[in-house]
Amino acid sequence: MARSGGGMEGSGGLKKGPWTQAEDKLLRDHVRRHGEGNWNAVRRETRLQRCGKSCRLRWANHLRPNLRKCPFSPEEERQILLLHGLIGNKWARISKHLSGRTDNEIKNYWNTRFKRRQRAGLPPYPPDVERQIKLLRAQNVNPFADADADAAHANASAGLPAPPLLYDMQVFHHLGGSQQPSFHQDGSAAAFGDIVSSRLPPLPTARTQAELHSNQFDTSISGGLVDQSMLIGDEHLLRPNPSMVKVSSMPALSYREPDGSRMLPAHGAGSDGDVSSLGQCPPGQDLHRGATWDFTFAAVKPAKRRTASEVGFSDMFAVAPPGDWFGGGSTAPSPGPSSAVTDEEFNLEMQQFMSMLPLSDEHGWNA
DNA sequence: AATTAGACCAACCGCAGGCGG
DNA sequence: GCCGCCTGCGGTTGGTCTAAT
Repeated sequence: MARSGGGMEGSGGLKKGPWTQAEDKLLRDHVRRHGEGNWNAVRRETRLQRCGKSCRLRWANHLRPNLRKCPFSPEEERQILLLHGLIGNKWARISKHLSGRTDNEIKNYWNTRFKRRQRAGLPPYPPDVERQIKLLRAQNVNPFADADADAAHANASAGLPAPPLLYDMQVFHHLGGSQQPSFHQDGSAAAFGDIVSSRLPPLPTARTQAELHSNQFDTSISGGLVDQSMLIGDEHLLRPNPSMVKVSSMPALSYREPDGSRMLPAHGAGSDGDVSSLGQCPPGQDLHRGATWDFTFAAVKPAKRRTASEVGFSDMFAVAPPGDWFGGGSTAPSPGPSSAVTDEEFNLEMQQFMSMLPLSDEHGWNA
């Protein structure tokens, strides 16, 4: 797949064209020994006759671990369309929100798709995606804006301290003791995962949490931030001040009846249709009204500290490796910018947070 | 079977920004 | 402030694959 034929030499004796297995091995070994970065050192320290740029690209697009080479799923395709509609040709930023996908891959996908639709005289986005994009724009919701600043502002107005929220939050299916994420199967799923994750409210304090059942999450403490952002995309549910979180992209939810008596599962998704179609909602009754959604947060240790705006889709849908996450959320003290997070530090902060939560074992939280 | 067009994909190029000297 | 180096990003190119003719 080279542009200029295999083995072509560029200036300075540097090789161009497709990479061989031997070259890949040299690069892999080098990264294993020295880590990523300092790509120009690769040529100095190995027999690899490739420029640093080429090494970086090869590593990023083909050799680095956790790359997914399978075709895009419908969910991923939809995410790409939506994100492109919101931020344009920012392939690197889009790719950060699709776990295991490279910017090049996404760019290729878009270009191919765009050309095809253009030839067919079709608009770049399907009508439903177009609607979602317009809705987001109309709401002035930019999932890539610096959510830290937004959250700080929202909290200041609500008389709350600025949220640290520097850990990625995942929502896990917690029914039946399962702590694996379960995802929507329909194409509309996950479209707003970024907004959810990057605009999560400040996590509950011990006081506010103590007033709630189990692991419920009182959205009133968000100063309205969650209300707006989380309800986006579910037009019929937009309310000025909902009493519970209704998250269109939740993998799976359960909810508690208004009187707090029963937990009911919302199998597979957090939408009205998903729940009522299972016959768990009495006909004609809005089961959400007055109810409180229960859901599970897991904080996944990031490679480095990130601002909320850097947390995205992929974080919502990546499956945390065993032992690398905790149920609950993080109210970790605000760290310095972009410092590394050690396992010890992360675990300690998670344990501190967990100890604040009067969580029941109803869903195997403390198992 | 040969040809062609479109799709897909890997890799290169130029540019911009960050950073240290 | 300037310069050089490094890195990352987005645009583009061109080879390969595949289905249609």
